Amino acid sequence: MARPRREDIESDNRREELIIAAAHLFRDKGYHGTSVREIARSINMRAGSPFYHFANKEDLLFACVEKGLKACLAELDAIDGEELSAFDRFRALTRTHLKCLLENRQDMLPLVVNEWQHLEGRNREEIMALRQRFELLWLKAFSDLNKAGLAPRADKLSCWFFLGALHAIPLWYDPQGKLSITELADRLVEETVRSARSPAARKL
Amino acid sequence: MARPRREDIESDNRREELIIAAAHLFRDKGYHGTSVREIARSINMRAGSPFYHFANKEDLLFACVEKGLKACLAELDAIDGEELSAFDRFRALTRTHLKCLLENRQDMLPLVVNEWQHLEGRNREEIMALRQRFELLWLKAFSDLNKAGLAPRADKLSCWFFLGALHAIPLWYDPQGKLSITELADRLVEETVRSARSPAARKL
DNA sequence: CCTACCGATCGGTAGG
DNA sequence: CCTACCGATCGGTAGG
Repeated sequence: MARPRREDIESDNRREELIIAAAHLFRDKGYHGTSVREIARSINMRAGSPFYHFANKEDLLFACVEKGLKACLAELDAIDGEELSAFDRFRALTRTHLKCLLENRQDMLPLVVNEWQHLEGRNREEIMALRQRFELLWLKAFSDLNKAGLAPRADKLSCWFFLGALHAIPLWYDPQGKLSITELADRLVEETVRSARSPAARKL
Repeated sequence: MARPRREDIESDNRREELIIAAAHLFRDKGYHGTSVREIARSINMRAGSPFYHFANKEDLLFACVEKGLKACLAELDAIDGEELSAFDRFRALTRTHLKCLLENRQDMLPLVVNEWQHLEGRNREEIMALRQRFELLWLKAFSDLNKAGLAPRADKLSCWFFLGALHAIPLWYDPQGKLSITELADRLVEETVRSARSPAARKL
């Protein structure tokens, strides 16, 4: 009796399909550049049907952004829980975060960088809270790096510069390029981590 | 006889006004999130009047992006022409680039980071060519830094990480904050420049 | 989830 | 540059 009927299951699938299709289009053409009909059509739905799953267009964007953020955050939190040196943790976090940004299945995370700004009210607040958790996690990683003598500073600015570089990668990344996602992540780590006692860090 | 009539001068002024108003709104709400009427209204114009100055909405975006790019590029080129050490040039370029991104009068440059993607055809090609000049200029600056022993590498990746960090600053910059634009630029320079012989650069 | 539909708004134009 | 307007498209709804 409490067992879900066939229709419910299918509805749930379509909901997920919608989120994935929407994320893809929002990413390519922006939130306002994508119509709900277009999203529907891309998965053979009729124009009005998405509103059976979401009260309005903004809620659909929210679902995309939230899904992307939570999926990535879960992976990062898992790494945070492992026993790792400051350097190894930093590298693992960077690799995973970049994988979330670039791997095809999840167009959701890149949306977080820009499109979340179109959210308002409660939707916006919830996403900002999730972003806050990201930032705290990364600030801690920088702080550990600093304590281990591998970063000259452990403040927000260092962290934001790093995240800026990381989040911009989807803008120029070429999947056909020579470097794998992991190698790319490692290059960014290499450019970020440095001895806190290096001449450049002391003097400049 | 060849002297411009009063109307022409006024038209030119309105055209500039339009670009500035459009850039401001495009920046806040995105290209597709801003209607032409909204831009017009913000400077007390009627709904159809912008189309006296621009053939269509996309051309207006193009004008914004082009103006922002060219203004910044002119300033950077001037610095490039000065006699400076690799480090001093790098710092001057960074300060100026960031000033173009953050100073109020010109909302145009931040558009270049994201909204230019909505351009098509010739408009798009022209902007891509200008962006190319930016990249070449910065690659050269990195190459000089490398030759001077102040950067472990001189490739595109280093340059793109740096530009990613730089272009993300408008997303979190607080004009009321403690750091001035110049101080912020100098912090980014400090994090980017390092001795090519530092332990971190050698080992990692 | 589809069919059929609505009011609002959009980019753009003609004519002055 | 304004007035007045157009066709197209949009987000969203009712009713099944």
